[in-house]
Amino acid sequence: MRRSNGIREVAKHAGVSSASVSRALNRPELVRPETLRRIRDAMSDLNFYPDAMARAFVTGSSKTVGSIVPTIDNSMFSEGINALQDTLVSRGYMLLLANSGYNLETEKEMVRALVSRGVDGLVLRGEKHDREIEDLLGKHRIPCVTVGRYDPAGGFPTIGVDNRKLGRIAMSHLIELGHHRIAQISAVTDQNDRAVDRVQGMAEACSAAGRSIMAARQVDYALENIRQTARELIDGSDGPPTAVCCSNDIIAYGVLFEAVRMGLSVPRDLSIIGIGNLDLSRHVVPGLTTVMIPTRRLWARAGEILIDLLCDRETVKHVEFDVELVVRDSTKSI
Amino acid sequence: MRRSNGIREVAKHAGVSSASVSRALNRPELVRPETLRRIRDAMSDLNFYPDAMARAFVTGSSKTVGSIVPTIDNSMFSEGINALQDTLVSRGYMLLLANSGYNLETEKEMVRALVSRGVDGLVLRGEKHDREIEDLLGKHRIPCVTVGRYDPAGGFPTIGVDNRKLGRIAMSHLIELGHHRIAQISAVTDQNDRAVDRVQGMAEACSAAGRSIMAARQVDYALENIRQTARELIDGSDGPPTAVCCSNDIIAYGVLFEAVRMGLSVPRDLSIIGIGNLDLSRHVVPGLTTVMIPTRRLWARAGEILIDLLCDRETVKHVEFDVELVVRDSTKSI
DNA sequence: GTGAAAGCGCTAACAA
DNA sequence: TTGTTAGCGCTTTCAC
Repeated sequence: MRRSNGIREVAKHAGVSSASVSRALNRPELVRPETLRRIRDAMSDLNFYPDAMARAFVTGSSKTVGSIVPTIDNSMFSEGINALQDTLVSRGYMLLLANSGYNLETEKEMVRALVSRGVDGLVLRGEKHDREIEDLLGKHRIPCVTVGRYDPAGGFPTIGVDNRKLGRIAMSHLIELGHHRIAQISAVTDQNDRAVDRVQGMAEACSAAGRSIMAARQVDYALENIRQTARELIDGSDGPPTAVCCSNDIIAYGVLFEAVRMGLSVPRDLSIIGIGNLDLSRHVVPGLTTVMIPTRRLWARAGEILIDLLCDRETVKHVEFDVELVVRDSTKSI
Repeated sequence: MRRSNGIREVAKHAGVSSASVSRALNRPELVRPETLRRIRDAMSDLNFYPDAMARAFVTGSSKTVGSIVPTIDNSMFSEGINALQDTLVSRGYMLLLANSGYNLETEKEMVRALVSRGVDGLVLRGEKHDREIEDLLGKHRIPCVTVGRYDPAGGFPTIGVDNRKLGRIAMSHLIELGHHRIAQISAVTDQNDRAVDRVQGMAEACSAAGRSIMAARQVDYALENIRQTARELIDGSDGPPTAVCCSNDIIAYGVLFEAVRMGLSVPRDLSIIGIGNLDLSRHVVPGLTTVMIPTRRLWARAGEILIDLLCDRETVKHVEFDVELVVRDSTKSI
């Protein structure tokens, strides 16, 4: 299991000390060219590869960053993870990924697992986190940034957007279009502060306009359940809504698909708005009206900030990104 | 940077030797219950977590598995990665993820990066790989399994499906439905042996029926490009096809969206079949006819086999999973 | 069942 | 510029 040729064998073979071999590996400029050559020859003679684990052990750095998302199997997260990944790799880091399954307890366990794998830093969704996480990370001096929710009062750096604003924009759009029968479908707000904020923003828009929501529901991210919820809403005893305000694009897809299956025409019979502007949103038919979140930029920036932190570089603490209404064909005036 | 509370502090605090603490950690059954309790108390008193890097260093195992996919930002891969992730975590392993960006050279670099991170094993897509990869993994004694393509002659264990069969089934369905004007859109076959196999399967089905394909195109996974290709095909000077056979579901979505946008009715004017049966396929309207690949089971099994290998357990070398036509509403007889 | 002690392969002072 | 040396935190014989 263990490697046969260590730094000492190379040293002996090259007639130098192990320290010189180590230097040849890490700071070759400190070694006389002639010596360096001899060492390198010895290395290839002996087919030597430095043991990364010993290295990580002694330097205390694994050049690895951990991240935890509810699930990777969802464009809402995979777009961001992908961007984070690219940023990290371009800086010589790698991504150790974990799923929380929307569960704070699991998230905590995953943080432990990640920390115990020796990650140098962590990127978390900007949701509520278990208190213990802060302690653990503090104790291990592991920098952490959170993404998705801008919060100047956050303990960790937050790279995100104003989720209340997101909700307000979406709901206001529907109101301005003249809708009175507006239903709302949100992600489960239980352990998700972003969903809470969005719902709150939607409520603000309503009360500012003196309106009220016709019906409000919460769903998880399974299209199956989203569709069923949409069906119940449309078939409801109070009659169907003329518009539905969804707290994210995935939910909007579900509503869209179900509405069309039920024979409704979107946007003629039903207007639908999402939040997020996932890649798919401009391709589905009709194109989904939504509020754009620059997900990829968010995560890429989060990666950069984390690496700044890891290198003890000066960096910003909180970053807010702009969001923006994207009107397509799934909404129309009443 | 370095942890404050080590195994020695715990030992002192519990009034035992560090060896006992180590045993309490690794083989608690060898420690007297009373002693064990004292040690565990000491651990939580001192808020002790074993340093995984030291552990990995001394045991030679990082309890980490690496995987490389073209991009995570695509349901075709994220479904599998997610399943792999779950399997790994349930066995005490974690996933170190990398993207190849559809590039064999990058893949090789990522393998290096992963190996140098000390991964215990690797899961690769069953595509062509650089020869050097085998050497590198062999040298470091790092087990590797490939997923997606069943190939009893493969050097590494292969966990996958018969991609030719997939192509045959898809094309045959269209032929049996009576279509003569069939277009084909495939993923770029350049560095993708599965796409090659599927295209070949489609060709086999055609020649077996004495038919020929009306037009064949290749596209990457960007919906933008897929839609453009679909548009060209439909607007082509030879007149539109009555059916299009897509080498994966993502491509089928693109064709579906574009066809509907162009005012065609699916399946009345155009039949569309995909391959893969992604989650979304049963939700889009109309529901997508496709050939089911048990992606999650594939990747989960790959994870299990890899772990068997890591534990020096007996295990199978190659596993073929069944595939199956799933008829929904995007295809009809001419 | 428990403790003492010897490393694992490498890095990083410090000395020369 | 190069060598000597002392660990990093843990696991693991081997005695007791």
